[in-house]
Amino acid sequence: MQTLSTEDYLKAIYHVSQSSSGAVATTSIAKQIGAKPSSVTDMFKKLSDQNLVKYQKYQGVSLTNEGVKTALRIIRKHRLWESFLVSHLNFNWDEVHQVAEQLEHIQSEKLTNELERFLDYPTHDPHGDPIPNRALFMKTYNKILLTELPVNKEGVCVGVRDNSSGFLRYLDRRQIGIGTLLQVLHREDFDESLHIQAGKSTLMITKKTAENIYVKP
Amino acid sequence: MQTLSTEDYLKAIYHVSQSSSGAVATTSIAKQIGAKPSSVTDMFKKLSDQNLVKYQKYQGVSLTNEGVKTALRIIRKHRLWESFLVSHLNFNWDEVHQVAEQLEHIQSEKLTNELERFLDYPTHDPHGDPIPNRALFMKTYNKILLTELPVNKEGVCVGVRDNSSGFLRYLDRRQIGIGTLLQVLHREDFDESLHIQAGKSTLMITKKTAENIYVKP
DNA sequence: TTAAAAATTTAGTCATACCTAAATTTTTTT
DNA sequence: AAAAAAATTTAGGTATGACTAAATTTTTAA
Ligand SMILES: [Mn+2]
Ligand SMILES: [Mn+2]
Ligand SMILES: [Mn+2]
Ligand SMILES: [Mn+2]
Repeated sequence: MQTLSTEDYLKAIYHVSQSSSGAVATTSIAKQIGAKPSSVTDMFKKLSDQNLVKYQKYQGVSLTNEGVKTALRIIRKHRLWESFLVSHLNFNWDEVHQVAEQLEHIQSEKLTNELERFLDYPTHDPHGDPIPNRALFMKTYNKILLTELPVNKEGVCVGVRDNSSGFLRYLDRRQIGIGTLLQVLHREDFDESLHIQAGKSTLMITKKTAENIYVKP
Repeated sequence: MQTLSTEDYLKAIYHVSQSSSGAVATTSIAKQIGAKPSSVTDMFKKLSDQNLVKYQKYQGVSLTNEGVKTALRIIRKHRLWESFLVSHLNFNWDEVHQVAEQLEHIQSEKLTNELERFLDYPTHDPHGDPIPNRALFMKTYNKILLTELPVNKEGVCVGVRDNSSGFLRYLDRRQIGIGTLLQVLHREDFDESLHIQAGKSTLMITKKTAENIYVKP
């Protein structure tokens, strides 16, 4: 049985390892967790003792099979709770993260599975991220960044790369959300900004915004 | 902001102080929490430093106003979560305690208040215990033990004194639950057992059982 | 290919929340 | 009113999970 802290580390290692190749570096986890590198080293040793990561001094860590499973169990709970908060408790998608960060540590298989049933087996959370099922399997569809969508081709917004409250509220104001139909009308060479069609309105967004929005063509 | 541990202590102190008069003794909390008396003394000092209890060496503790409020906030969350687990997640009333013991520590006022709204402002939890409202006020009706119900007078089961899984499942088997109409048909002098009418069936229960059932006449 | 910079680990602390064993205080019994 | 028993506190210790400062290793740059 894991502590709250080891669970957060495993999750952080999983996330970092998804978005980069090779072993996960001490500093990257320190940034993610908000702790000093020396504290991360301590934890790497503990996780290694429990066979949840493979750790070589100065070379970073990689999750073992057991480590991946543990991480996915936490992610499953995190995303189910986020879904619940949005669908039944009037939370906006930018408010759920902090609370789900706590709820993901509640230990009760029955609770998790009943919550999943109550929500009718959702496949994606409010941010468009896939929810691992009971067997910890999640289907990911091939999504691309809005910057990579060819001009005039339509795509549906299926996710965001930046989950920060600031970005999510910005999208709210622009009326862009999961499911919004998007189309790049024009790509401005000068500053790489995009004129897009978002639902029924046309608007201009910067490159920085576009590269934080995932679409399915 | 409290830690998980201090919250459990405050709750324990509140519960013990409700069921006995005067200051709360070290040993009683040690039993409730499942820790050694020396650990309890340590915690009493910490709580006293935070002005959540009044503590006099060798004389036990009593909650301050702030301590009572903190305890009631935890109890409010505990009972709301228990209600949710039973009403929406197919938990039986004997299974909820252990999970609510964890959920009660989640920190989010919005979560608590939205959960309360979602459950339609319940006044009592699955065990018949009153749920403090947002202002931490709870209405308690005057209930008596089944042992004190006069023979042939009807009463409704409104609570239990023993919340253990064993007792609750025993009541399930006897088809006694919150809301069940009860009537004492005969009081056996010899062994103090009771013949009772419970809903549509008549059955015999021991004194020990009867003194763990609350009824409203 | 050495020197500088960056990353990482080690050594030594600290706070929380437990514990055991011993000392002290209070309560009960004789 | 002592003596014995029970309750409580103190002293000293452990594990977790964080920290700072210093040492070491790896990477990058001159
Ligand atoms: Mn977390
Ligand atoms: Mn999410
Ligand atoms: Mn608890
Ligand atoms: Mn209850």
